[in-house]
Amino acid sequence: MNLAEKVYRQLKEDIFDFRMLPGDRFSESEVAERMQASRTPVREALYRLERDGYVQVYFRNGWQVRPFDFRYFEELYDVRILLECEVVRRLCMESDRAERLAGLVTIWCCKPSQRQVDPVDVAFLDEEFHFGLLECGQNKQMEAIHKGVCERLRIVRRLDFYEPRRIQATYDEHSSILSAILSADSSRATRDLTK
Amino acid sequence: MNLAEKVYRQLKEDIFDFRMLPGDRFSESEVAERMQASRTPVREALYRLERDGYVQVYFRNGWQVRPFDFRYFEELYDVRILLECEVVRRLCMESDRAERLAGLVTIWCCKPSQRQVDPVDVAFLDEEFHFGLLECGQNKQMEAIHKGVCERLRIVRRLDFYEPRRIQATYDEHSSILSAILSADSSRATRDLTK
DNA sequence: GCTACGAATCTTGTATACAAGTATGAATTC
DNA sequence: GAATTCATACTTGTATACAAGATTCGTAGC
Repeated sequence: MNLAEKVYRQLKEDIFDFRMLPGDRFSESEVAERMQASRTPVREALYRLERDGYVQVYFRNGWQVRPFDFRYFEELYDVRILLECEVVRRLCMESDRAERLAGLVTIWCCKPSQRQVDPVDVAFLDEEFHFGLLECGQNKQMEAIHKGVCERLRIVRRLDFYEPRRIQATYDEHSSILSAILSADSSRATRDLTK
Repeated sequence: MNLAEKVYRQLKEDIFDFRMLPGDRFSESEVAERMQASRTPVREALYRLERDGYVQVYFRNGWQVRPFDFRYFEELYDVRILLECEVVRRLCMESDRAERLAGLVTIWCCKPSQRQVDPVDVAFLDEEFHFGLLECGQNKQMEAIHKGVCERLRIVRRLDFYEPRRIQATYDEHSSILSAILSADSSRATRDLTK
C-alpha cells in the first residue's frame, strides 16, 4: 500500500474517532511529523480528504477539519434514502429477490437471542445492511455513490447505537424492510426505510 | 488559480475533446512538459482525475485514459434520471415552482424562431437545463452528486447534438417537461424525462 | 531461429529545497 | 495606552533530486 494511502486512512480514522475535532486547524508539517512521512504523501491524502468533504485548505494558511453542518448531513441522509428506496422498488419487481437478499435475511431476521448487542458491531452491521441493499441494485455507479454518501454519514451515525433501544429498533426495522421486499410490498418497504 | 487546478482543467478538456483518447497511455513527465510545469502539480491533477474516473494509474508503470465502458455510462445515466425525477416530483408539490423555473422557461419555452441552432451552444444549454432542475431541489449535496454524474456523461453527450433533429427534439422535450411541472403533472414530467 | 538473461531506460513514489504569501508580535510613534 | 509598521516565523505551492520497481531491447548461448 502507498504511504499516501496509509496517511489518508489514518487521517480519516482520526476524524471519525474524534481525535481530530471539527474546527481543528493544523498544518501539513504537523501531520507529516506525526505520521513519520514527508509532506508529499500527506498532501496527497489531504487533498483527497478535501474532495471527500472532511477538511478544507486555506491558501498558504493551513488546514481545518470541516466544522459540523447539520444541513449537510440532513441532505446526505435524504440522498441515501432516495437511492435505497429506488433499489427497493426495483427489487420488488424482480423474481429472484429472495436469493439476492438471502445473506441479509440470515443476519437480520434471526431469533432475538442471536442478535448482536455490542454497539460497534451493530453499527458495522447496519452499514453493511444498507450497502447490501444497493448491491442488489445492479448499478455499480449508484452503489459507489451510495457508498460515498454512507461514508460521509458514518461520523454521525456511529453515535446512534449506544442506546440499547436503538439497537433493538434497528433489528426490527431491518427485518421488517426485508420481509416487505420479500412479499413485493414496495410501499411498506420504502415507508419503513424513510422513517 | 493554482497551477494544479489549471492542469486539471486542461487535462479534462483534452479528454472531453478527444485530444487524449480512451485507452491512450502517457506519463507524468510527458504531461508536465506539455503543460510547462513540474511533476508535482501534474500529479495532483492526475490523482483528482483518477478519482473522477477519467484516468487510471499503474504502479510505477504510467497512466491511461480510461477506456470506454458502455455499461458505465448507462448506469450513470440511470442515476441522473433518478435524481432528476425525484426533484421534479418534489417540485410538483411546491407552490412557488413557477418562480423557481422562470429562468429555464424563458430559455426553453421560446418561439421556434428564437431557438439556438449551434450544436455546441445547444449541448451547453442542455447541460444547464439539467443542472437547473437540480438547483430547484433545495438539496446541495444531491445537486453536487448530480453535477458529478453529468460531467462524467458529458464526454458521450456532446456527440448527440450534431443531428439537427436531436436539437429540435431536445427543445420539444424540455418545454414539455417544464409545462408538465408547471401544471403539477409529475407523472407526465417524469415520463418525459425518462425517454 | 528461439530462449534466457541482464543492463539500460523508463515509470511512479517519496523526500527535500526553495518560492511566495500570511499571520504574528515586538518595537516605534503619537 | 492605542495605533502602525516592519521583521520574523510559519504556511502552502512548486520544482527538483533521488529511490525503487517495471519494462524493453539487445545480446549471448544453444
